[in-house]
Amino acid sequence: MREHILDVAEELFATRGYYGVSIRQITQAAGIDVALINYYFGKKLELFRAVFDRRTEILSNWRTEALNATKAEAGSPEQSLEEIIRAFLLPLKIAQESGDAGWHHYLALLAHVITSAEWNKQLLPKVLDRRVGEFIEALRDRFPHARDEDLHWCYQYISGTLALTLAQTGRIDRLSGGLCKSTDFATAYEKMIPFLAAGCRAICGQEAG
Amino acid sequence: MREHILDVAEELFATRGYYGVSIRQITQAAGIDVALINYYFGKKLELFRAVFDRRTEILSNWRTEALNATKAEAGSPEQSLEEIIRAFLLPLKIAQESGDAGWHHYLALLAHVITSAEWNKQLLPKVLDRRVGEFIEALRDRFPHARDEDLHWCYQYISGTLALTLAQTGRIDRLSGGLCKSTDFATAYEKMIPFLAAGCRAICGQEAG
DNA sequence: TTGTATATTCAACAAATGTTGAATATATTG
DNA sequence: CAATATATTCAACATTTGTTGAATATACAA
Repeated sequence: MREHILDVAEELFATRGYYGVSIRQITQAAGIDVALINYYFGKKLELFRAVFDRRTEILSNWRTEALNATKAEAGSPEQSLEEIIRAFLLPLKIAQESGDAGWHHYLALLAHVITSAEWNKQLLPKVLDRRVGEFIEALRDRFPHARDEDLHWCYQYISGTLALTLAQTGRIDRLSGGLCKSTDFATAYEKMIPFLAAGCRAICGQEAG
Repeated sequence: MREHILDVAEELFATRGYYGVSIRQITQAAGIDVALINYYFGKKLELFRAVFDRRTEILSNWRTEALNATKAEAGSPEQSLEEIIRAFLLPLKIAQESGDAGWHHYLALLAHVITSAEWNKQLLPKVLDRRVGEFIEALRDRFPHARDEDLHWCYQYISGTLALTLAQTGRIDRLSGGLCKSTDFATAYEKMIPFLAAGCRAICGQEAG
């Protein structure tokens, strides 16, 4: 039942945000009584956190594993810029390969959280922010002479590019006359890697051998 | 009075979204009676549209002007990729040079709209979507052999990068330990141009002479 | 001044909101 | 079976929500 509630709330929060969804809309969509939210999760805000936290920790761990895996395989700490970016864009791969609608909903919610000052501060520091350090360190290995400032701007640009894709707004469908699809994470992923890698190289100076 | 209400509503909507702000919060912050919203704008949704529309048309026109200006100056339809991107990133320049807090609030709201499936569909087609065609055509001039699909993905990546910066979430401040600032549009703008230009070149094939 | 259009206040409405305590049902364990 | 823990329902609460009609004030024109 807990999982069922989380699934339903996840989808609704993803499409309309925290304030745009009422407890009663959630319980109605889930086919349960209003009081059950309080029984399982307490306040509405705690439900929201539960929804967010459920997949955030999993995702964060997978990302770190993906980042470390390439180091191990190569037999040296060296890894290509593309591999580092690939690890960061892992959410796209997860959602695509799992075929789980829940992951798609969660990622749209994640996009909402990343682009909102309010939720950003409340939800990201706990888990996600801590892993960003690993990612930036990996970038640092690739660009030994880059300024810390530039690496962080790169991170923000990468994060923004990813976020808008995760949001699945349907805008690219409209603009391209159906040529591209918001839900086509596979294509978005493949094209994003060379795009972002080239961007990083353009502003981070000489790359390590 | 109309403008005063729009200013106050703009700031609140930008920070908490449409559903996160009540009519009474707006009127209280503006120091006016609740009924005045209805008197000047009608329903809450119409106020929201009014807030969004006020600067959207202005911004959209300026963008088109910026795009055309470089063509005229060069005396030929040719313009560099960087100039095209510069025109698209104009919002950053406007907010920075005007020093107007209102523009900053509006742009945060714009970021919210761009990354939300719901508001995206309701607010963007009317004005902003129509201008995107001009931008993509300009890209097409630069990359005559690129596939339409790739140009649209480029657009989405550029749009996402811009959107997260417009959102001014304060995350880069936190992650960089204060080294970078969300509100520093000037730096974000300067670094974004080479970053995005390199990204486009990486996936759009041979550039026009 | 009077008359009129515009602006603002006041009070209230029905509906929706988050939350909770008590009652009831179901499952689990002895 | 009985006893106990877990799960679910029911009904209600105090607030807050968007919206509106009527009353009042202010500005402006004749």
